[in-house]
Amino acid sequence: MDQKIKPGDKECALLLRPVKDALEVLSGKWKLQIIIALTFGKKRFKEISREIGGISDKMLSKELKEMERHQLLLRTVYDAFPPVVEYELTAHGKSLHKLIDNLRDWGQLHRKKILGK
Amino acid sequence: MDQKIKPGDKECALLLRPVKDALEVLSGKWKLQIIIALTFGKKRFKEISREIGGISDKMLSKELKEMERHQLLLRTVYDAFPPVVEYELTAHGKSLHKLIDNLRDWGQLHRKKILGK
DNA sequence: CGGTATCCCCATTGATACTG
DNA sequence: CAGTATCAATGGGGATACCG
Repeated sequence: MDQKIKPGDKECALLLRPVKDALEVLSGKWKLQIIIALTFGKKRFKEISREIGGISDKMLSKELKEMERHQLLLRTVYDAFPPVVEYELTAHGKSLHKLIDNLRDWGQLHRKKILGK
Repeated sequence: MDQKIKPGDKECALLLRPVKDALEVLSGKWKLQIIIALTFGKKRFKEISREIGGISDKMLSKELKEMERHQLLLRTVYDAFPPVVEYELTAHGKSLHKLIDNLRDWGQLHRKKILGK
């Protein structure tokens, strides 16, 4: 009944667990883009929406809530009419910058190597 | 008609494009996990499936095809019965290792800081 | 402005069975 | 073993309308 264990399987499992943790929080089309939109400072709902492009209000709202739960960003409501709400990265959210830089680098590499000149 | 442009918007757009490129190839629940499964050497279809856990044959098959198209991995069929097929990373696939290391680091950080002790 | 509510479609994914 | 075929479910995500 025991599976054949190959060399490397243990390292692989060890690598897999934290990556799964990270993916659970970050995966999907929008979350990293939202982080990027907030990289250079606070932004309001519509500003984030415009910056990213192609995201619906519903999705943006849902993603922002989820990311707030995960303590990646902070939501501040100002008492005004019409309402003003600002989003900004927490320290934990900012800790994703290295990852995003890597993703950008790889994206550039990929475009050069595969997507063609 | 012109939108208000904030400082940082241009940098943001510049960062966004290559990240979108990267996400187009990598996003989703499975692709990075597949890369990881192949990090320590060639593996067969069922081995990848077992390593990752929770992925259906259909999904794995679909993802592998797509990743082959994107030149992230190489598929080799051996003439045998029952069939033997091996998958391995290309150089381009291996170039994702830094990114994955970062993701692992961040996943560990996230578990410590947010998911609790 | 910053959302929520509702309706609805269709792509993604899973489960199961089957084949070379 | 390495998938494919088929069916079914789920939910991602758009469109529109509406509210505080």
